Amino acid sequence: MTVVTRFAPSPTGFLHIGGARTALFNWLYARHHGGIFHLRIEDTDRVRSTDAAIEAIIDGLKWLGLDWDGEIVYQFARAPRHAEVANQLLAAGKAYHCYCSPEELDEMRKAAQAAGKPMKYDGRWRDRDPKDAPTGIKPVIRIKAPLAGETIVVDGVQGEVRVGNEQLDDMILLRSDGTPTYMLSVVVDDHDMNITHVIRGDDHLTNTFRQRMIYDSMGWDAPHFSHIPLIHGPDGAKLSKRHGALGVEAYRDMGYLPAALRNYLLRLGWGHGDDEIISTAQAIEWFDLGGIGRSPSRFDFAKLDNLNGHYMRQSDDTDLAKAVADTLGKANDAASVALLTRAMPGLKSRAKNLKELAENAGFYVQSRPLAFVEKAQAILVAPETVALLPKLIETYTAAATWQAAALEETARGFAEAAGVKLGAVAQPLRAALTGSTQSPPIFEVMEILGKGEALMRLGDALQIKG
RNA sequence: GUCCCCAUCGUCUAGUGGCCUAGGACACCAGCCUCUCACGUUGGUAACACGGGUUCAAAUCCCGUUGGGGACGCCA
Repeated sequence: MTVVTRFAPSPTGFLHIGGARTALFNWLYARHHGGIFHLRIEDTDRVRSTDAAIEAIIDGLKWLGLDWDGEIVYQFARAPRHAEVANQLLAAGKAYHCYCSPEELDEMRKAAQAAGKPMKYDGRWRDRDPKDAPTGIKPVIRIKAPLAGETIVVDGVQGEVRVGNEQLDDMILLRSDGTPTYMLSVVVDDHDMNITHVIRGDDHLTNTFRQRMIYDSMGWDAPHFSHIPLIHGPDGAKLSKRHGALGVEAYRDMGYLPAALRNYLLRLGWGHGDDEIISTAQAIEWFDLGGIGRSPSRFDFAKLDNLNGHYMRQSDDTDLAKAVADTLGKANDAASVALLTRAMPGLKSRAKNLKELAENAGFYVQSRPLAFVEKAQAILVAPETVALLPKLIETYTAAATWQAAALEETARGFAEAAGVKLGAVAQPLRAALTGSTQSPPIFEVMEILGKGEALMRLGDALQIKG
């Protein structure tokens, strides 16, 4: 049997981090089994669904590297098929017309609330003669829920979950305007698309019982369900915008790498022994339902940052340089890209995301004169520096070779002759050449900048006034 | 409120009755490396929610309590 999974978001907002993880798990499970992964847009809510959201979801999945098989299924387009199933159930006597008004339902809800019970439709139209139907009122179609016994769902994550059937009510399948409800649409689509494994958020666990009623009434086999616990914010409360319920594009803009986010999301709620750094190929090989944890997990930016730093260090220098050049507005400047590529080994271990990387790399391609941070400025106007810098420039102007090791040797000799520590020479150089007090190793910086540029920057530093 | 789910270091987790004086990772603290900052490296602090059982033996099984989460729509 071929494994078929799906990711079925409703396009009412961006692809948030929880959805991204659900998509990842479904994708991984399908790829692991050499199966099929479908994307289905659940756009039956015509008011809240937007094209922009559909766009955001598609872009987000592409950015994350989660490719789906076949055409995207748009649920709304299948509404006639959903209605057909509802009518089939009606004809088979497994569903019925209900003429309850919204007001009646409201009363029922209030009464239930007052009695401390969950809202449950009382089935008042379940067994009434169709001849009693009032005229001028469009009915909904409700399913006949089982009255006794219990429904058991064997969940891939939660195990055996059971609920008494008296908890279930005759839910609506088809609205009075003839459109299908979510419960109906999902079941019909999952069946028609031959979905074998449904992996979705925990919030759907109780829905599963209701969906089972439809499968049973139609005589269809239900897919295998796995409900993964939700992601919470750092404070344990529901994930809010403030702590990470952002669209994946927000993570992209913050400078996170798709590979890092994939690894992070994988480990959030799934484990494979002590393994932490897991490549996507490895994840496909290892992913299983049994590794999914049962308790909700909290989103932790610190760990994401750490992972992102790791993947940055692993990344190709040219790729990184291109990305940095792009954010620095130098994408079409081949010389800058080349220079940044050479500088990347020293740069990439010092940033935890692409944004920081670009900020730290800026000095390399900035045009003179540089802007100085306060501390760098202070170093350059200090008497010691003022006394030392001209002679240092002289020494370097006379340098025969311009390689980091040689430049460092020169500085060491210079420091020794002046009776100061190497740092007393290196920090002024750093301030003058990078405009900052922190940078990659300064002699490496000098080499990459080149003799001409380096000496001009040093000359600029001479002009600085306190 | 009713129903359902969950519960190991601050966080993500390993653990499926003896290998547990509970392992790893992030974060944190200290040392090393060192021209700065990182990276790297060495070490450290830190957890089985609580109470009852079952068993020769329980983080692991059962019951209860507490705490968290989810679902209770002609939304998805």
